[in-house]
Amino acid sequence: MTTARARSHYHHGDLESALISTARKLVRQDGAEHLSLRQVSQEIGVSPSAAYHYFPDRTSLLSGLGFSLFEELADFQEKEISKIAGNSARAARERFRALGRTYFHWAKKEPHLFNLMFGDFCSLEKSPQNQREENRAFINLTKCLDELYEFDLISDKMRPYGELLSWSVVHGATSLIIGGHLEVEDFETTLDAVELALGIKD
Amino acid sequence: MTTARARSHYHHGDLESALISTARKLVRQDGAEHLSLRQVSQEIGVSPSAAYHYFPDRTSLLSGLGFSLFEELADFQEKEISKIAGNSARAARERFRALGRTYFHWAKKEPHLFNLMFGDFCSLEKSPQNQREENRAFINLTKCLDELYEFDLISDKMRPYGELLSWSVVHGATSLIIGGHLEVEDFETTLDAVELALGIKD
DNA sequence: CCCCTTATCTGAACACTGTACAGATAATAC
DNA sequence: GTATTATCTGTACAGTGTTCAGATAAGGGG
Repeated sequence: MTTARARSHYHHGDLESALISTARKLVRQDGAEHLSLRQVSQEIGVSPSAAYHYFPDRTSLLSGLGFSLFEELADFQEKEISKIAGNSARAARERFRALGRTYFHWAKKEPHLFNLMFGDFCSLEKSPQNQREENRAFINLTKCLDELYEFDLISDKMRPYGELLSWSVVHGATSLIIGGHLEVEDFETTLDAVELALGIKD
Repeated sequence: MTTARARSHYHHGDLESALISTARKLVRQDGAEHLSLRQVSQEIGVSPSAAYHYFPDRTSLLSGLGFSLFEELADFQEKEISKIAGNSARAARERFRALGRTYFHWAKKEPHLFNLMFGDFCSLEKSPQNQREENRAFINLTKCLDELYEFDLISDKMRPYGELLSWSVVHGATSLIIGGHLEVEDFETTLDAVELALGIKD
């Protein structure tokens, strides 16, 4: 147990991560646009201006949250994929599908957080940090696709388009469904479409 | 010429559409999250509370703008597609590509407006009106795909996935590129990927 | 022509927001 | 134990969404 709670209000102990985690909680509930710095501060029990020691403005806090959400998504994906063991073609296909499935499930479970990541609130600061973390989700995709290549499961003509196509369709379908612009009875249909599109052989 | 300008400030003449069009202008510049009702009112030269006769709150104004933007996009697409004449398989393919291309170009030109349409600011009120207009863009896609079916350009196994796949990948790639999460040297690559994915024969 | 109804807009008000800044407080280093 | 430094408070300001009582103008009926 940390000593943060025992201390007085001065020197909270870990205010920066407290700001991000309560921001996460509030955005999760009400969406990024309704996040109020003052509400975050109040919830933590700290003055409204305390946050400005860690984030220059509201947008920066949202960016910081966005960054940590990319981490969270990547962790979630890796955890799910690691459940599928084996070095077979079948296992490789399952991991590939699981990658898309987790992407969708995460977004479905946390639509407001998903929207923060890909809306333009957090101003998408192209900090090298943020780039790297986003890439962790992207690298997961690349690794899954490489497995499929090794087992020769993808048709030759689709090879140059593997990453572009699979990421675009999974992200596109996800955000359209989340946003209510597209209805699909089951996301597995979308995953079927991706496999067929890539010419994955049964 | 309308008499609106000649009149005094009272009874503006067409305040509702003035609100939407200046909202469009401001969102285009600064993004939906930074839209201020007071700024809109001030720009028109009307009191801050005047807007509340036409929209119950800020969100509703954004929704109204969002609705008109779906109209705008559909108009733009139809205008571009109608430039491609002919009843050949080649023309059908060109129209299909043009549909995706215009989607991307419009979004690239107006990223903030695009983000308003598919972010969750405008609360996506599922009014029948909004549904219908969104469908106009969707119906354009359906019509283009039907043409491809008629010319037997799409492989049989991909037929059930035509709409899902083409809309998802075009929308997904567009929003990822606009958001800076994906880099593609030329959007034609994405259109190539869609054609290959659907098994369109040369 | 005037009056009266009705739609439309104003003005002031309230609670809330992000942000700046001078100063108070506590931890830390010497 | 004193000085330094990081951290947080308090106050203040301008701007926001929203409400509501009332002013203003337009249009219809006598």
